[in-house]
Amino acid sequence: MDKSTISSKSIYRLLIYQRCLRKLLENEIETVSSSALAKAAGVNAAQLRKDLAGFGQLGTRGLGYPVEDLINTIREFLGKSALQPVILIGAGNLGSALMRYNGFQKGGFQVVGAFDLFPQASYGKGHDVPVFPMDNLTTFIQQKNVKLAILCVPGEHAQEVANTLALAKIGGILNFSPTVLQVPDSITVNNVDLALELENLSYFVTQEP
Amino acid sequence: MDKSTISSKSIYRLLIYQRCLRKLLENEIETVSSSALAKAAGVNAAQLRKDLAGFGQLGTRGLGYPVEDLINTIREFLGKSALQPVILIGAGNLGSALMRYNGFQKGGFQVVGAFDLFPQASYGKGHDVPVFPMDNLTTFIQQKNVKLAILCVPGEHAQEVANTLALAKIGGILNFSPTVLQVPDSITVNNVDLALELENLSYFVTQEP
DNA sequence: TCGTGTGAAGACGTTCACAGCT
DNA sequence: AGCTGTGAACGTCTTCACACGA
Repeated sequence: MDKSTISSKSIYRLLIYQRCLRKLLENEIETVSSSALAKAAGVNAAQLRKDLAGFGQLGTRGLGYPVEDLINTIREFLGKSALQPVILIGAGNLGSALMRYNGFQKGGFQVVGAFDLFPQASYGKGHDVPVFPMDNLTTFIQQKNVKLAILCVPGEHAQEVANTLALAKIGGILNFSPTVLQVPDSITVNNVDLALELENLSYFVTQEP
Repeated sequence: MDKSTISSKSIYRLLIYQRCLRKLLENEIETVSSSALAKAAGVNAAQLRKDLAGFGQLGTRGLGYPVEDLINTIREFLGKSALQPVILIGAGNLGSALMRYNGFQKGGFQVVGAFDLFPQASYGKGHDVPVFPMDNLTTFIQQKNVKLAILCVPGEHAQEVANTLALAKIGGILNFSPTVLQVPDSITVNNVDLALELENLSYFVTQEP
């Protein structure tokens, strides 16, 4: 499949298919139709087939897709390699919770270090991630060759930290701060704005009478 | 503006504009051009003007938009009403952190109650939200007329809880569980999948040589 | 001249519908 | 009969480009 022209949305869906397929595998189901998998993933069946189209002929007409093969094909495409190191900046409420969150580990990521203005405050919060002062940030990134950073600092400090990350040549930022970051094009930013999500949801719910 | 045909994406952007505008107001800036605001919000200037088009003639050619008026117009459109009650299900790591998260309060929401299989385990975690056993869920929703729920239970229990919420006629679910929920059309679901976000980010970062 | 408002064009994503294989 | 693979239609979102007002 052509890796350069694929959209972010397709990647999201492929990741979701992976999850659904793994559940099927656990239940020892060997083949699945596009319509069944699409329903589980919450998408249209034609779209699922389109997403899978680039992988070549891997479904059987009249039957469906072989679950295990499909998992492997997608994993290979996504390049799910070895354990990937991640750092986290801002060891407050949310940051500490994310350090304990095991969903990242399942996905092949490990939080190898955290950074905070007041590192001491974060100890004893039930995680085993070392917390360093902010001064060490740049050196750490460069020495450990870290590509991804999770940003959980208050909105008013987010841009400042992002600048530091940019100088240290980070590859991507998962930004939980309620701030639109201005970064060079070489850095990919994924925004997860919790308040915004709730407000957006609220808009569509309150519309009803 | 026509409230029925507006897309979720536009709402997200309007909420972001709000934030940027408020910062401008704090700095006592009275007018802003579409290009300046668009840059701050990370969008195209033409798109911003399109988003605002439905509100009627509120910009001045050659000058820009009056900051304060624009804030009020958008707020009125979004119907940012009184404090809105929200419940949270799953008082684990993430759930507890969200209870302490003050971004929700800033957005006009209040977590009025939390629910967990083991309510005792959540006390003393630095929040002041009452935690109830799951049995009380339905009654609570109906008696307090709660419209929004934040779902933070492990993936394997998410669908089960969603079913309960559906029966209790919840309006919307902010779903942090790594599960695709199957719910009736009357319920709006907003998925925030932390692991997925990081995996997606990772894909686009690892592409580079 | 600067910046809004907007028609038109373009890019993108989704869904339909059906030929063709098992 | 059931299901994949896919061209074509459709719909949505984004960007361009420019007329017009301040």
